[in-house]
Amino acid sequence: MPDRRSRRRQDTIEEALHHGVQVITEQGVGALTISEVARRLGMRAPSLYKYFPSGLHALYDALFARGMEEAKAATERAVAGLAPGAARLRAAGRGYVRWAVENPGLAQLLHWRAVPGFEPSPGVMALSHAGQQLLADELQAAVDAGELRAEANDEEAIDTWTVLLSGLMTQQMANEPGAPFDEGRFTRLTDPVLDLWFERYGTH
Amino acid sequence: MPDRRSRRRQDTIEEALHHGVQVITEQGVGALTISEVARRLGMRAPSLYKYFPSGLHALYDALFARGMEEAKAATERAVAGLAPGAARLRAAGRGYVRWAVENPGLAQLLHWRAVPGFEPSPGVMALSHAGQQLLADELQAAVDAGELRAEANDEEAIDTWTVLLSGLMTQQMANEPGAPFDEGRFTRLTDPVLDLWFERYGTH
DNA sequence: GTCTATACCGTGATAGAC
DNA sequence: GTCTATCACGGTATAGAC
Repeated sequence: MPDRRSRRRQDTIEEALHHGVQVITEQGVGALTISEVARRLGMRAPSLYKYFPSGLHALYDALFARGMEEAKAATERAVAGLAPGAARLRAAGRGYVRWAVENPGLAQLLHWRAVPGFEPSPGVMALSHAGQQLLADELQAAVDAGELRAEANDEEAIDTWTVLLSGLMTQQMANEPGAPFDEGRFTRLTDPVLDLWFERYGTH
Repeated sequence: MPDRRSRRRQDTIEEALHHGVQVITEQGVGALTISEVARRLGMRAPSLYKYFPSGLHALYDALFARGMEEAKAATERAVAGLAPGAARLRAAGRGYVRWAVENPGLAQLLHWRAVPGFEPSPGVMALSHAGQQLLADELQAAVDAGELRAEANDEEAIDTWTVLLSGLMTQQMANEPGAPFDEGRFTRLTDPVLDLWFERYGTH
């Protein structure tokens, strides 16, 4: 199946996504256009329609999927080697927020609804649900390890966790874009903010 | 000064802002155009340049200012009659988040950096700082009333407060837009989330 | 203050030659 | 698979008549 032709094709798609990420990172998620990506690819706009037949929305959709993959990979790197438990969960939260501020374009696409007509396709939404399941699994593992109270895997606890991460990312990206994670006025608060959650849901 | 001519002029500006709010509420903050506002005003686009000479950016700027005024007014209504203290602060937080999800267009403009080229003018930023000072005053008053610990007026406490509000608004607007404050999956968590803050910074 | 007219640019998207 | 050509449409913004 992956003969020479389809490999080249995948490479082109890959490169298009790379340039797409560049554009939204530099200019914000609302600044993406087919033309600009084609320009950076050294192509004419119509040619890109061979790779993204439904145009701009397909490009956004692919970037959304790419964003989730990258966020997941970054989070996994951040927790590598840690045993299930509170410390691992904390590392996951830190890693996720760090990834977001270092990839603001993709993070905006994932966490803000900032592109007027766009919403992710069902297939991509399924990926998103899988990501949420991953968080639920981490929480359950920490509960099983005796480091979190049983309620930590309730919907309210999970949603609260996402509210904290979302607030950290959003405030940093909106008010002090470009600041490194360790120096950002808001991202510096990641640990104390997560402490608020652990004080409620951790076992002490 | 406010002769007949300038009053009519103010009315037109007022109406333009009204339609601008409508547009971003309906279609998101990225969907605002001079043409659309002119259309709704029953005007041609060029005419609007008499009121917003620098075009779209001036319109965004005016909407930003309007958003801050409305948010401030809504918050003040929410705390009317309450004495300085923790209860008043909580009501302010609730009122602010409620206003945001009921006015998502303006809230996006204020709290996300979702419009590619735009940033608020210095004059409007001054308004923003005034709003932050208001929060600091509330916190200090609650400290003086003996209901918050002294650290509650530190930068870290203030920033943490804004992180919580931002997370609540953002998660609700991005994941469940249109849901009423009292029913939203995330806005329902406003009280328990603010509890996290009061558990750290309140006196018990 | 509003209009028409215009210049200019950009976009998304499709058809069809090569 | 890429291109040129083209369509249709939208936008911002300015000049100048009324």
